[in-house]
Amino acid sequence: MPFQKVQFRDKAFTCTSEVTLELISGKWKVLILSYLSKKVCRFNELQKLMPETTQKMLTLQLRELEKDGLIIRKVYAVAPPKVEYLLSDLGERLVPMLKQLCNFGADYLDRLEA
Amino acid sequence: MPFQKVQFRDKAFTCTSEVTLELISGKWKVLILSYLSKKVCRFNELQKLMPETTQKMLTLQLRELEKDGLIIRKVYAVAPPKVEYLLSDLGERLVPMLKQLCNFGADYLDRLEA
DNA sequence: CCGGATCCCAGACGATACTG
DNA sequence: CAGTATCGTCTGGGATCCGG
Repeated sequence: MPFQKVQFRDKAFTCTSEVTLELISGKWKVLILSYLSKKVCRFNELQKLMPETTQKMLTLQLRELEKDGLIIRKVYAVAPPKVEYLLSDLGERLVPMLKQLCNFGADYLDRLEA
Repeated sequence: MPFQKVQFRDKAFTCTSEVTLELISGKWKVLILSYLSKKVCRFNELQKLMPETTQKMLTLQLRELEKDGLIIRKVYAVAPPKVEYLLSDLGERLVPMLKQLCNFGADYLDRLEA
């Protein structure tokens, strides 16, 4: 753990791990990334997978993930509109971490029973 | 990625990875955990390591980490007061993840230059 | 089908002062 | 030394309506 001072989005961070958290913290981001790690999805597919989201929030989170280069937004010039979302190379690279987050969480909850 | 519906702190989560994020998201938590992964620390040591923190915030984050069972607060009955903080077994188990978060962040920032 | 624009609130976070 | 207590701010996220 290098504790390397860095600037990102005009904020100062003390460790690069904080940058990663900055990228994936957002109400629906891990879920979006997890679903996209399984398959390419259209907007309304994601909506069905995450019924708790509002359109606005889903859009917002997708835009941020896109801006950060973690996902790709593919627009087809057809009517009715068709938009697909998929992981970028960078996005793919954090899939192992998502799994670890998942495993730890499951493990943690198990221990709470005991 | 199981997408396993769980309850935690009276909130509903769709995947256990969200629980892990819930545990470590907080302005100073990853830093605290990272520092404690290197050595046991006293309160004012942590304060010196993280000069940006206020006492209130540091206390708050430490209390939450303790309540969640990730760190241990060891109070010595002496004057002046002496309190030590260290990782619990559960806390130790997320150290590998902290490193991954760190590595990804560093990697990510590198790519931004290119 | 996909998303933008507005309004609003709780809760996270901060500043400052005080204490056993 | 290691905290409380109090108050103030700010922003992430929700609700709702509008538009191409």
